[in-house]
Amino acid sequence: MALRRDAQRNRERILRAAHEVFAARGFAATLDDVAHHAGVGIGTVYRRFPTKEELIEAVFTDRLEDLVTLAEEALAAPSAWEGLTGFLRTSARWHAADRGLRDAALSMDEQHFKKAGEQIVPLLEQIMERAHAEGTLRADAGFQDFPIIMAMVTEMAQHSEGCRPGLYERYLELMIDGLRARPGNGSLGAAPTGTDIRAVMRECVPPIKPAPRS
Amino acid sequence: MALRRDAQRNRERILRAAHEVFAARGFAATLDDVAHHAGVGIGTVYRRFPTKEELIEAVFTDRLEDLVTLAEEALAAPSAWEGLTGFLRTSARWHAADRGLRDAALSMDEQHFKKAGEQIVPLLEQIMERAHAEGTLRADAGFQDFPIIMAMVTEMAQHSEGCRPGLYERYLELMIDGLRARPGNGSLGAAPTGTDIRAVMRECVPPIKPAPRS
DNA sequence: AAGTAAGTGGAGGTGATTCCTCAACTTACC
DNA sequence: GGTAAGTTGAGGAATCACCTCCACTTACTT
Repeated sequence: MALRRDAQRNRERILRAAHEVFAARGFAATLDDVAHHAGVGIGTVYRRFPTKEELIEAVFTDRLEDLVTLAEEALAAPSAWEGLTGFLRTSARWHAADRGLRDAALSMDEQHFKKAGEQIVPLLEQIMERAHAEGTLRADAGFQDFPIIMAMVTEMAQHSEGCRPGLYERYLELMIDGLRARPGNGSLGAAPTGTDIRAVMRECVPPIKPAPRS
Repeated sequence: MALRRDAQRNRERILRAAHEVFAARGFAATLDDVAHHAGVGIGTVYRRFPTKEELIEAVFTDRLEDLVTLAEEALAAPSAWEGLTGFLRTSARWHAADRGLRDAALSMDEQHFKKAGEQIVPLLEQIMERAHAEGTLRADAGFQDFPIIMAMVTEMAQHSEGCRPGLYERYLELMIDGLRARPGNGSLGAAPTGTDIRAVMRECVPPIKPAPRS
């Protein structure tokens, strides 16, 4: 049965508030926060979204789609290098402005969000492959490095946006210059595996449920 | 008056245990942890070190001296570039192996540890200046970038040492290649100021006292 | 206009986690 | 053997997050 009109309106309020609160504090934000921000009772939030996961999923599924679209556009850029770096710059900007989106993007291997994850991985592979073929990307960088670089840059962004917005861009540019194919580069050694990446990503996002055993 | 022999022995046990526990969990470790690890009662720890700060200071002051020595050696390296990158690599290795040392190093502007901070800043300036003069370090990188790079790399190290030890080195090498002076580098824009750095560093370390107001 | 199912609010239960104290007990040393 | 120094760990106090429950309010139906 359809929701009553007031319930529908509250649902939308909650989603909007959740977006703002998660943008500011990431997955670490509490549902109490969301409720107050939305101007509704805590119970109302729990009635509509029985678990934090469900709320997060409702808020960020669409935003992850945007990331997928961004990756598709990167693949269509005039040059592979432009596509690659443009994707890095734009997604870093998005993640810096929305901590919840960052946490969601780093959780793409998790149950929720798995769909977006499966869409974006092949795109990243292609973006990297294209840049390798073009000869602009150093040969020993792989698409596995993508999420790690993003995690590092956006983690710094979280720590610095409050006191010096945009600072993270400086370090992204540094890493981008490090990614250029060039004689005289050092050697990066063995690339991490998919399993490594998944484990590291999980470490980089605050647990949604109360912290596990120590 | 001197400590009784058993008290002296316990004090040493506590320091040793604190080192291990802080190495594993950083400043976020609890004094209860330290006590259990040392095999003494919690009260004993508090009798000897009335606050967490005092214990941290007792454990890490010497280790920070080691960092200062490392910087001095870097300045004496055959080439400026070797000195600079060697310092980055070695200190990153130390920080990856000892999370408490990392937290201490990133707190060098704080009350405790201020002494080491005042010693190391001019050394870092000289290391960078020497590499600029040598022409191997890109002109738009400054010594202010030092702590940020270290914070980024060692934060990744904290997240990855558990599942893939040494992974952080890959990204340090990437940043080092990004630091090389080269035609075709992008532009980094304005360097952060000392005030910026201090604010960001504070954000990167878990608060020693219970978290402040929200 | 009245009935009723749907929706609401938020105090408070539950369970973690941390910091730190204190009073009864033990030990080193003279 | 006396006593000051040292030890212990249960537990007080504070904080924090998740989530439940039920007395109350509201939208919609007839």
